Amino acid sequence: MLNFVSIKEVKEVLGNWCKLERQRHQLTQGELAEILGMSRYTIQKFETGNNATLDTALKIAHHFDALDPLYKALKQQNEQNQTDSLY
Amino acid sequence: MLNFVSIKEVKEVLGNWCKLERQRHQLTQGELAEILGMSRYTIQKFETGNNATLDTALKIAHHFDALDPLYKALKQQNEQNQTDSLY
DNA sequence: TAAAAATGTCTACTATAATACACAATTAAT
DNA sequence: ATTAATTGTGTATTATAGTAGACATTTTTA
Repeated sequence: MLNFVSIKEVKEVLGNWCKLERQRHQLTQGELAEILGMSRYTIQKFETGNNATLDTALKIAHHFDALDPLYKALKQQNEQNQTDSLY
Repeated sequence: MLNFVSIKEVKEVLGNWCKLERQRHQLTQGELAEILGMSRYTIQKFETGNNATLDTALKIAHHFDALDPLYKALKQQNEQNQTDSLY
């Protein structure tokens, strides 16, 4: 348990990431919400670091092409853990 | 939008990751739940790929020391996006 | 500077994640 | 084989994320 960063900070940086990606793609909160089939309020809350569901976070990540890297990192971790347990 | 992996698959691999880390740490679902101050059912659902809240996912990640890497990756992404927007 | 657009915030409502409890089904230990 | 421990699953309830709509505030654009 050697985390120096808090859960709150991670949610904040996640929200910031969404905002920056959205701006980079020249989308308004309303446009992104529409594309992802969710309400603008949900995007708004997410961007300001509020709690959300995994589905919301992953839908956003999916749209900004961050799903594959996450998946691969986790998969690799898992394979690592699988073989580790044999020793 | 070049993701080949689905949101469902990411939730599944996330659940698997939790299960493997938990086993590596020799914890039962009940023990992990107790430590994180949540119900065993929440852990159970998470490990089987159900939808959850960010708080749940991040509490688990925090306990297994995966918060710092995530934070750093996002922070770096954000700084990248910040400077990109200047050109 | 005025108008338009985008964002922040509120309320009431709906959908669903989280809890607590119990019990069945699996898996591990004796 | 039996017992014990762990996991899977169900139900009812509570907590909270998500939605829709409106309006105020801030930021952009003309």
